[in-house]
Parts: sequence; structure tokens; C-alpha cells
Amino acid sequence: MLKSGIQIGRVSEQTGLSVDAIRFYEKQRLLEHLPRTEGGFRLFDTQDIQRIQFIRRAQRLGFSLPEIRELLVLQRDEGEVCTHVRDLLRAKITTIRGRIQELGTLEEQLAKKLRKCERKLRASGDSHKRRCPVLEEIADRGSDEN
Amino acid sequence: MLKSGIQIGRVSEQTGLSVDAIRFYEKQRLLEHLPRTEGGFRLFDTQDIQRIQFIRRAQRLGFSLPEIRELLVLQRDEGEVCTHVRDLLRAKITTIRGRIQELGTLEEQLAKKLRKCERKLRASGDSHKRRCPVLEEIADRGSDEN
DNA sequence: CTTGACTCTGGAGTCGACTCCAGAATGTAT
DNA sequence: ATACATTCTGGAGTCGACTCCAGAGTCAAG
Repeated sequence: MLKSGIQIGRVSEQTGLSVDAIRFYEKQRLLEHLPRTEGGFRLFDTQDIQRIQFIRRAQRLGFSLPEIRELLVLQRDEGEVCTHVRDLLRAKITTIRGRIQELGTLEEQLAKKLRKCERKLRASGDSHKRRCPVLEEIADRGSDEN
Repeated sequence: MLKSGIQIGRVSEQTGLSVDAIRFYEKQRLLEHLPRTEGGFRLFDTQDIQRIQFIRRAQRLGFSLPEIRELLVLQRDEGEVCTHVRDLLRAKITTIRGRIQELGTLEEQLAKKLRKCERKLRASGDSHKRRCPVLEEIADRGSDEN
């Protein structure tokens, strides 16, 4: 390993993504021009890792890989600027604000339910500590990870 | 049409979802016990439409269909309450707050870029109104197969 | 009662985002 | 030099969320 950089297995450990997923991102041009060793092993640096984490976060926020590629390009500090880029940035920001708003609404709704729920729990005895029909209904499938 | 309610085609128009997608949601138990006409046509009411719009919004916000089913159950105003439901609500709210935060960070980043971009645009002439290499890079998807 | 638009079911196909090989080459430790 | 883990490429398979039939039934209008 003459050139410096860490290889894909370590990146996988550090980001929690599978090796295959990382290679897949490269194929999708979300990671660019990764240098290689003589033998062809990919080499990553800390920037790449941040990039990968950014991709992960953006995915959780509901962006598709093509959209994320856009975001990555916009984020990059290239000297290139033009009205198109400005317009794209504005559009993205608007989208994001919209999502924040929607999440806020959703949070409100659930918070209201939560308060109601807590009130009821305090009011009643503890008969509810066993068996919950709602739970069964929810559960029936894998569980929810996150 | 003796029973009241609108049928799937209208719902499709009003929500922007395809007829198939709506049927798919029913199969996934996101829409429940829809009444039928004698002949077997599904009948929807305004609540169902709101439910469908809720599903759409939640999807844009990065929730999977199983997660949305959970949200729908939690949202429902059933008398059933218990500590498990409370805990689920709390967990969901935490998740949502996290996402709002992340979106906020992302917005910040893009807003910063936007300001920088606008400054540059004002400073320079209008040579940038033509040809933008960044744009090409972003766009390239419309053509060949993959 | 026929027409034509709409809906039904079941199943196959598509697309995005991976995951899982197989077989070969690379890198490292002894 | 040998062994063993790691990586490579290309391609097939999986899963979620639909989309697209085909063939049959439904329903309002004429």
C-alpha cells in the first residue's frame, strides 16, 4: 500500500454500510475518482467517509440517490456559479423547508396524542400494563429498526 | 350505487395516486375495511382520502409503508391506551425531531451556498448566463439506458 | 338490452437500492 | 513461498413499492 488512504473494508466498518453498498455508490457516481492501489484496490480518505455519511443522512430524509447526487454537486465548493445553480439551490431549499414543516405538523399530531395518552394513564389504574390489542396490530411484521 | 361513497377512479383523481397504488395500499392494510357495492366496487369517503394524503406525505418524509401503518394506528383515536403505545409515540416523536434537525442542518448548508452564489453573481458581470458545466453534470440522466 | 366506461382479481413485470455469489487477483503475516 | 484475509469484477437475486396486463364483471345511459 504505497499510496495513502484506507480501504473499503475499514470504510465499511466506520460508516456501517456494506462493502457492496459503497461500491454501488461509486457506480452511481456518488463517490468520484477514487484512487486505486497498484493492484486495483480502492483507496478512501476522510472526506469520502463524510460524503458517505452525508448520503446516508440524506436518504433517511427521503432523498433518492439521483437527488443526493444533485445535492452533492451543489454542496461542492466549485468556483462554478451561475443562475441555474442558484435556482437549483433555491428549489432545494424550498423543498427542504416544506419537509420540515410537514414533519413539524406530524410531530404536533403525535405530541397531542401522547399528552392525551399520558393523561389517561395517570387517571386510570395500572390495568393497562398488560395486554394491549393495539400493539399486536402494529407489531405483526418485522420490527422497526432505526 | 345504493351505498354512498366515491369510487376508486375519483379517489385517484383527487389524490393523484394511481388506481393500482390505492388498491395496493389496501392490500398492505393501510386502508381498512372499505365498504363495497353489491357488485364489489370499493367505496371511499373523505376520511379515506385524507388517509391517503397522509400516507403520501409520510412517504415523502422518508417513512416506509410498515412505519406508516404504525403511524396510522397510533394516530387513530381508539380508546385503547397503554404504556407501550406511549413509548411508541415517544420513540416516533424523537425520530421526527431528529429528522427535523438534520433537515435544518442541510438547509443551513445550502442556504450558505446560496448566499455565496448570489454574492458572486452580483459581483461579476453576466458572463455566467450562458453555459454552466455544473448543470451538465447534474442533468445527465435523461439519455441512454443504464 | 346493448354499449362503453369503469372496476374487479391475480399475477407478471419494473425500478431503485441494494445483497449475494463465483472466480480471480492483491496484500500481509509467517 | 505459502497461507489466509481482503478486494476485484460482473452478474444474478432480493425487497419494497408500485405498474401493467388479461379476462371477467358492473353500472349509467340510450
